[in-house]
Amino acid sequence: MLAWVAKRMGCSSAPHMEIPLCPDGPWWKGGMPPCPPDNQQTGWYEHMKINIKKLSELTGFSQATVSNALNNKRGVNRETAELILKTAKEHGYLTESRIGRIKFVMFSAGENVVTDTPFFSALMDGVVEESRAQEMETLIIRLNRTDPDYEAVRAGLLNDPAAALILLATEMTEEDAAPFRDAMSPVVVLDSWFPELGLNSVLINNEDSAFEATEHLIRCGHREIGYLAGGIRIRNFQSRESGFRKALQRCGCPYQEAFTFLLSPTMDGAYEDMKAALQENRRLPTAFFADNDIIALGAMKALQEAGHRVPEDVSLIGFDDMPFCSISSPPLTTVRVYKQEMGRAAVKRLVELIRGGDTVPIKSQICNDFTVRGSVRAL
Amino acid sequence: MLAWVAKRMGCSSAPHMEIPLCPDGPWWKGGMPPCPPDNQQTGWYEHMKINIKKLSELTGFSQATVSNALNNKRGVNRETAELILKTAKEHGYLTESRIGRIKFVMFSAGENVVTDTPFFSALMDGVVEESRAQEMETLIIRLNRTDPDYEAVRAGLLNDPAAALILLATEMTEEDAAPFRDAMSPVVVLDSWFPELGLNSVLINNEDSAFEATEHLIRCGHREIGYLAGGIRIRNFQSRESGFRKALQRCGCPYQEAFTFLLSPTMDGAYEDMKAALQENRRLPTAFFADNDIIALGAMKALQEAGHRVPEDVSLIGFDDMPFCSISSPPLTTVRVYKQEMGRAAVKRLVELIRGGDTVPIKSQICNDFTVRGSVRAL
DNA sequence: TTATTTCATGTAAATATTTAGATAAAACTT
DNA sequence: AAGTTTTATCTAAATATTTACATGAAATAA
Repeated sequence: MLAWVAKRMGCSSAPHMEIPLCPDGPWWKGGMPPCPPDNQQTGWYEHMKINIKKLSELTGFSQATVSNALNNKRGVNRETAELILKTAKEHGYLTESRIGRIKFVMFSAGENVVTDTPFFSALMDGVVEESRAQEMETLIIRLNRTDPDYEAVRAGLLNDPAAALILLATEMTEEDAAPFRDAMSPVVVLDSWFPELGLNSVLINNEDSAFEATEHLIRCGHREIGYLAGGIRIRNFQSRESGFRKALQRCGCPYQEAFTFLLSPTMDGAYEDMKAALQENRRLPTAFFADNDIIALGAMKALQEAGHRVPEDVSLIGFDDMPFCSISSPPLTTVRVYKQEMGRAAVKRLVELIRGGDTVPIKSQICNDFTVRGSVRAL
Repeated sequence: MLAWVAKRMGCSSAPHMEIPLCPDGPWWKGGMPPCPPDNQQTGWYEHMKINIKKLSELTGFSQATVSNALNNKRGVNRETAELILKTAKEHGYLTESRIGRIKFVMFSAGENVVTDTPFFSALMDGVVEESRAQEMETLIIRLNRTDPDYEAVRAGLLNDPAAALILLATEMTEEDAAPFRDAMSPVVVLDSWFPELGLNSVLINNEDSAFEATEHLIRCGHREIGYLAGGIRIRNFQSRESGFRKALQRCGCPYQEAFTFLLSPTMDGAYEDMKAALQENRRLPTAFFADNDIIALGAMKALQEAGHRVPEDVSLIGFDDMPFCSISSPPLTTVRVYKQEMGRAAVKRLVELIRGGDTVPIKSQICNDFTVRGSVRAL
């Protein structure tokens, strides 16, 4: 009781304290209830109290079944589980303060083309570091669209009220992400943004950085600028394209389809595709902006083999600043992305959602550093 | 009761069954106890039953404190916790079948020099995939030797009886690993082997692969073979050195200190170090074996800039088959490592330990593929 | 068919964890 | 020094989870 009063008053519960008993005085602050709750242990009034026992009474199933349903264990009929979850939600059982763990969901759309890069480890590191700081556990979940049990795994994520979700959405489409609007726990989308969905997201400031990179080429005197496009049009690439086009537009350079090369987003793939493209003997621009470093380096090799010197004949800019950019010949001018920071930001946002309750969705874009190396020549 | 009997007999507990009551007949198999246990629910005899309540009686602390100690929550005095854990162990409370989760421990010794590579994501992927197949959760824990709370985090890992451990030990020394012998739950060491410790390990077959790679150089006619050594002598590098030396020895080529270059294990670092070394104008061997691809590629660039053609003047072999090996100029001949498979193997071993009880430690070495590309010339 | 086993779904009771608060000692404030 | 707050440690009671088993229906074997 003493502690209860002290908590309401925002002060200590030291044993010396003498508090007038309810309801004899103005010892409480603001709109606090005027007397202690029925149940002094929980601080709840009887009619507010909701727990497994009450849910069991409400739904007519045993406490064991209710518990199993809420923790989506097996052995509970789908319909039963849905009823229990619905009832639990309606009665405010699933308060977010119960969440103590983060599930880091590695989404992949098939053959891990994009996820399997050094990008990932840095991201993960940021997530794990920050979640430890926030005293939460980090679980890793693979979610592969081509798995036979894809939907089951996803349902498990959506229905788990005890874990907040970070979706590594690099390879996600809007359709893939849409079901997560109905997740029982807070969700943060990492490395992608879906305008229609209104999910909290943390991602790279792709557009502005691509704009800046392209402007750099323009300031260096380039007017014919090509685009090395990733053959799988993930969100990041689309945003980069948009920034690229805007920069061209602003300086009055036309976007030329003939200077756009669609390349597979792997080193080998980009190399092969570029090699094939160069055999057609198309006219080349004086500079290229590439969707990422991998594509840029694959293309660089093909260009060099075909006798085009970099940067003397063709300039190149990449994106991501992967570790091997600094030792290519020439070293690649690129955009440095703060991957660890992204991971950390995602966890921070998630914790806000958990602790602070519902708020307006936020799209946080981590800004990047333009990194000048040796693959761009001033005309 | 019926189910209990059925289980002992290894058959169904269908309702039709009529079992003579204990102890009136030979209805049990082998050395089974001749009558049902005192407690039909648990299948235990009273004197065998051990649970939190009994531990509470034994230690004199409340059930809450016992529970907290066993799950190493805070709020329990160190000595109290130790007493409780000791008592629990003595009374066989901590059976391994209680383990349902895997903690993947990312150890790093300072500045993440070695851990922060594409290696990591593939490894992780294997671990997560296999643990899902085994119906276990995967948690990620960072363990950094330079953290102020390093020891506390480690103690948390050691004292958690409910999670099996995979130690990503790339950067670990024997000293770092030693405390894990006393972990309360099974441990598998990944990517390193400590002969003194007798811990179950899953790692690369470094020595044989390095031997094979060096032999390839020898078969190509090289007799003066140098060694590009990683400046941080992690276990993997030591084993590779050993294989390298053995191959030299077998063909009668001497190991020459003058042909050994100690290079930082980052791309930039290896490049800079090699560049500096080449300025001394030492005589060079006709081929190099490098501790890994990163070092090989850094050195390759320095060699090329100093006017040495690869492979015409100097041949190079790397290790790991990182994604960028195939697009360097020339593409790097290297050893392909099955990283995913390593992760999977570690989980499988862990599950054996959990389910199968204690056995003799096993050192499993995943064998590699030698991958010929363009950086070696036949003399 | 008929007998038997397996499976899906449920529960009571046993067991474990968590919450809210008690207590004394340590650490501040004034 | 005296008053006050914070911290570390513990517990009773409340709450949640797990175990061992029950039951009928579906699958399988005889």
